[in-house]
Amino acid sequence: MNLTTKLITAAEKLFDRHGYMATGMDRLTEAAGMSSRTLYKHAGSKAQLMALVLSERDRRFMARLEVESVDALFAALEDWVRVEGTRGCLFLRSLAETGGETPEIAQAVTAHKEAFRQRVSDVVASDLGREDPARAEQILILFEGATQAAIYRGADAVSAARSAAAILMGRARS
Amino acid sequence: MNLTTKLITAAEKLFDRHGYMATGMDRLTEAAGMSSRTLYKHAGSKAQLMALVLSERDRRFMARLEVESVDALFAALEDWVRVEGTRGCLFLRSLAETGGETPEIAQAVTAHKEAFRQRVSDVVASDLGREDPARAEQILILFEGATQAAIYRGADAVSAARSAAAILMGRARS
DNA sequence: GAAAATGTAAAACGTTCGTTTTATATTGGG
DNA sequence: CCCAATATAAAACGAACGTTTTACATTTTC
Repeated sequence: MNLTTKLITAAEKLFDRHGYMATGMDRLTEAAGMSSRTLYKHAGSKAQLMALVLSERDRRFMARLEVESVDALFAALEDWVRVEGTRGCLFLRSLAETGGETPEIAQAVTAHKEAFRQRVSDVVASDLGREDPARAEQILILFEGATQAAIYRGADAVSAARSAAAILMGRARS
Repeated sequence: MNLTTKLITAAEKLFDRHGYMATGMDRLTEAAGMSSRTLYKHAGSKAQLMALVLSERDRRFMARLEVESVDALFAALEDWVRVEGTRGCLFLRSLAETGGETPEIAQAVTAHKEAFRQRVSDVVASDLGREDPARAEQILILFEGATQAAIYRGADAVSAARSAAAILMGRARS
C-alpha cells in the first residue's frame, strides 16, 4: 500500500466520520502517518485531497453497481450500507460543506452524479428490455432517499426502498 | 422584527448557503447587524445558534406539511424548493458537518426527523383511511430522495417523486 | 430622572487553520 | 558506492477561528 493510497484511505474515513471542514490537516497527517510536507506533495491542497477522496470513492461505489436488475441495485446498496455505514452521500455532503464554491470538489460531484444517473438509467433499461427515463428517475430518487433516510431510519430504509422499486418496476412491465 | 429573529434569519441563510463550519462568527455578526457580544448574549454559542436555526426551520417546514393527502405532501415540497432552493436537508447536513458529536444539534435533528416521520405517517393514514406503516416508510423515502436528488436534478425530481408516490398509493388502495 | 436593561464598537484571548520552509534522515537504482 | 529521490521532524507563516472582555452609548421602566 503506497503513501498516496494510505493518505486517501485515512482522509476518506476522517472526512466521512467528522466532516470535511471539521477535519484539520494535523488530524489528517497523523492518521495518514506522514509529515505535512509529504501530504502536500501528494495532494496539493486540502480541496484537491477531497477531490482525490471523491474520485476513489466513485470508483469503489460504482464498481458495486455493476448489476443488471433494479432489485440487484438495491441489494448492492444494502451491502454498501452494511460495510460503509449510514452517513449519507459523501459527494453531496462535500458539495454542501463548501457551498459549491470549490471547483475541484464541485466538478468531482457533478461527474459522479452524472455517471450514477447514467448507471441507474442503464440498469432500468436492462431490467425492462427498453429505455424508460421517467421510471429511471423514480428509481434514482428511491436510491437517494434510501441513502438519506438510512441515516436516521437505519438499514431498513433500504429494504423499504427496494420493495417500493419492485412495485414501480412491476407497473412498468405490465 | 426583534434581534433574535433577525439573527436566526441571517444565520439560517448563511449556514444553508455556505455550510455551518464554513460560516465564521464575523460573517454572522455582520449579516445580523449586531456586535459579537449581543450575538453571544442571544445565542450562547455557535452550536446553540445552529440549534435555534434548526428549531425555527422545523417550525416553518412542518407548517407547510399540514395537509391530508400524499399528493398534497409533494405539492408542498414543490412549493418549498421553489421558495427555499435545492440545497438538501439542513438538518442532516448539520448533523454530518458536526459528526453527530454536538448534543444540541443532534437532539434538534432527532426531534425534527421523528416529527417529520410521524407527519408522513399521519398523512398516509388520512389519505388511505387506515394506518399503513410500510407504505408510509416508502413515501418518506420518496420525500427524502426528492429533496436530495433535487440538488443536482432540479425541481423535476420532486414531480418525479410525486408521480411515484401516486403509483404506490394507488397500489395501497386496491 | 435615576436605575436597570440592552445595545454598540473594538481589542484581545489562546487556539487552530491551511500552507510553506528549513534542515536532516532514509533508501533504492545505476 | 554514490546520488538523486523521497521521506522525515519541527518550526514558522499570517490569517481566521470561537469566545470573552473592556468601556461606553442608548433605550426602557418604575
